[in-house]
Amino acid sequence: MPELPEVETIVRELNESQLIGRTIVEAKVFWARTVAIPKLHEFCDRLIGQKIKIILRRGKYIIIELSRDVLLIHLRMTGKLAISKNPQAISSHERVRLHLDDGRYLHFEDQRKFGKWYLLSDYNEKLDELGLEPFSKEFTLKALKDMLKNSSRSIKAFLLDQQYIAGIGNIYADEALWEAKIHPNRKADTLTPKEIAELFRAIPLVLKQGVNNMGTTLGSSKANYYSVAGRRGENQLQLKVFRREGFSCPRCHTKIIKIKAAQRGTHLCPHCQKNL
DNA sequence: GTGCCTGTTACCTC
DNA sequence: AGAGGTAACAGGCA
Repeated sequence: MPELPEVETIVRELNESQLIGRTIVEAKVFWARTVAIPKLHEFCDRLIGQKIKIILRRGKYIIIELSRDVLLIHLRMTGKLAISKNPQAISSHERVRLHLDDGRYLHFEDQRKFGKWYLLSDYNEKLDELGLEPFSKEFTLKALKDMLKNSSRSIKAFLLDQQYIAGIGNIYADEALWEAKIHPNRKADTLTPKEIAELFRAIPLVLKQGVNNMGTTLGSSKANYYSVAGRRGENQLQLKVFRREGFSCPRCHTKIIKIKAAQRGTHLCPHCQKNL
């Protein structure tokens, strides 16, 4: 569920919540398998007494730098963070709760239990596996070109692979491919220079729009994306193809279709995005 | 009730 | 190498 724009929105809200400088006084885990690394008792013990230094994002990971360790949080499908002064469960799906020295609590709720927390002493243990940040200066046309020419996979699978470009998920992959007028099943190494240039433009464009709109919240169930403050995103109003099968393409008015590509529900305009 | 769908990722086999 | 299947899970929906 949360992709780069949603995670970015969460990280910004965490930073606005004056968590920096707070010390963790207790950690409670209600679903053991949320903690991926290290073992549960060590996770709880090691967190106690550590001060929150910096909060940032890399790919779809939330990074919380502590006095001695680094805490990584991956929300996967339904993970959410919330801050409260309430020591009781904020939902029946609460999986982890950090108690802070100012009386507040950082709650992690996760309906589907796919979310993962990692407490690491080495900063790069997990993050080294990630590809380029789409908003970094390393993400250049040449870099994209070089990555594409070495991949014979479909472009959709390429975009979803976090080892090339970090932070793109199913929503923004479909949106970027529509923007660049590329069929999701095209092989990465067969894109023309013009298509690569369009894709290079489209990726930061759709992600930036997502960030500006504070993320995408589809539907109304609570399984969808909500920010730390419990706010819905606005980007669903700007989506061109994602979950819009049967509606008209905003560019050419052909009906948008849904197919299966790279094992995922995939939305496209059959007129704008031809698989030649 | 049944069966299929879902925004992520890891792991397996072919 | 990469595609496809499955799994981890819970719930929405037709």
